[in-house]
Amino acid sequence: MAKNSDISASVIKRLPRYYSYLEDLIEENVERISSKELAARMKTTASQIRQDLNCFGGFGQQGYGYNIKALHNVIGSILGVDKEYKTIMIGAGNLGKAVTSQISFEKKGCRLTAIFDIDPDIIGQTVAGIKVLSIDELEKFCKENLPSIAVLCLPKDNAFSVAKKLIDLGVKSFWNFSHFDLNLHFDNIIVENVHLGDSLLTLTYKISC
Amino acid sequence: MAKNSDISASVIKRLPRYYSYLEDLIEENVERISSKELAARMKTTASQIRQDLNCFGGFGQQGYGYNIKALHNVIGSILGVDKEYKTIMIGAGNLGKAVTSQISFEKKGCRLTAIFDIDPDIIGQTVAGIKVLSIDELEKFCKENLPSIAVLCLPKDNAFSVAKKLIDLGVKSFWNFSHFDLNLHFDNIIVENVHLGDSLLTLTYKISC
DNA sequence: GAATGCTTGTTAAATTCTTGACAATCCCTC
DNA sequence: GAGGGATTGTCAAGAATTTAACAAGCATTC
Repeated sequence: MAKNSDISASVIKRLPRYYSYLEDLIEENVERISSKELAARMKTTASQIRQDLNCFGGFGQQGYGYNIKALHNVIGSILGVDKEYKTIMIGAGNLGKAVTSQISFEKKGCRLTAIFDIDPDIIGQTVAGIKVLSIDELEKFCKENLPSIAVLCLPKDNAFSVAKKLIDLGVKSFWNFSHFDLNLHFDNIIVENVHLGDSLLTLTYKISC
Repeated sequence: MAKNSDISASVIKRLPRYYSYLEDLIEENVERISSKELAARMKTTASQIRQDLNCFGGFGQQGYGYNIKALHNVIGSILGVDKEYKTIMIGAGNLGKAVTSQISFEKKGCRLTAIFDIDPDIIGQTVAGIKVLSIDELEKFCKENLPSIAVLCLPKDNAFSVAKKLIDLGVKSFWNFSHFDLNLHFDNIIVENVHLGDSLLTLTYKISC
């Protein structure tokens, strides 16, 4: 069993997939599954599943397979779903609203505590039960609440100044939907970028093959 | 120079990134760039960039580097942005609206020609200049217009029946935002899945390292 | 227009990732 | 409770990917 920091990026990338498939199986009231069956579902190989899971310890049993609920819990805990990272969202336009409604932050170890926008028409609206605040209140809020994750759903042009302010206020982790390259401008932050457009280009590429 | 089908998935995954960075450089009115400089921007290695680009042919010049506009065009063309795939969207809720407003389909070789929803409150709304149609009109529309790409922004529970209908009507490519696993149920289709939740879990994992 | 310096395309080495194989071990049936 | 069948954890081989190195060639300067 390796230290977390030794786990390769390829494995990490797959963990959320395992987690999701296991969730489906729980919903279907399946109790156990073998690496072979899971591999068939996920269109991967049994070998890879066993290898991946073994990075974190032996969760299976010979002749039986894996207990789905237990495995789901373990992977969840590796991914940090049992944490409660204070999370704020910047931008409550179409994208911000979609992310807020689509993603269950709670189930992923995040607690969405505030949403900010710059548009007077949007400020004051209620999104997922949270009243959208003016971006002017960002500094005060951060000083009082010390959020750890910021979700950036704002246009590229505003991203730099907002990100700089957030970093100065101590925010270290960003879920970045904006087209702004945080890593290029800031160091010592943790960023997960979402490039929706890339995914569509990958599709059009595949079509042309 | 290899045949397209010989290009590895790792390279393909990076092409849209190159494309996007080159777009930024064009906006900055930069004319040329070396693999070394581009690598610094993208936080990768010059070697990898040269290796990747060389899969498709020698676009650079020794002692000079790469002409940004020319390279941008070539990669765009590899990715298929000069095509005009007829595209329809299923689901015009928050997510559908966000995708529609966020993504420039035109710039990515896709022409969004219709949007469908099941909700009477949403049907008739205008989204990105397109009037949302009832899902009941889907069959008629497809028979008349033969779309090639369907963007699925609908809940998991409705996804199977809609996807089945679309496949029967000849749609072969899917940009799937739903939590439904198309590959598990259908063969001979091209699917690009978007798992937003995975990305957040990756972030929480990174934080805990 | 020759010399210098830079940067590519390409090859080879190194590393990482995936797959296959099998002994060890556990479940389950009879 | 013993035997048969199944499935894991793990190791090693095989692929694939990434990195490093360098000759070839072009741009730029003097």
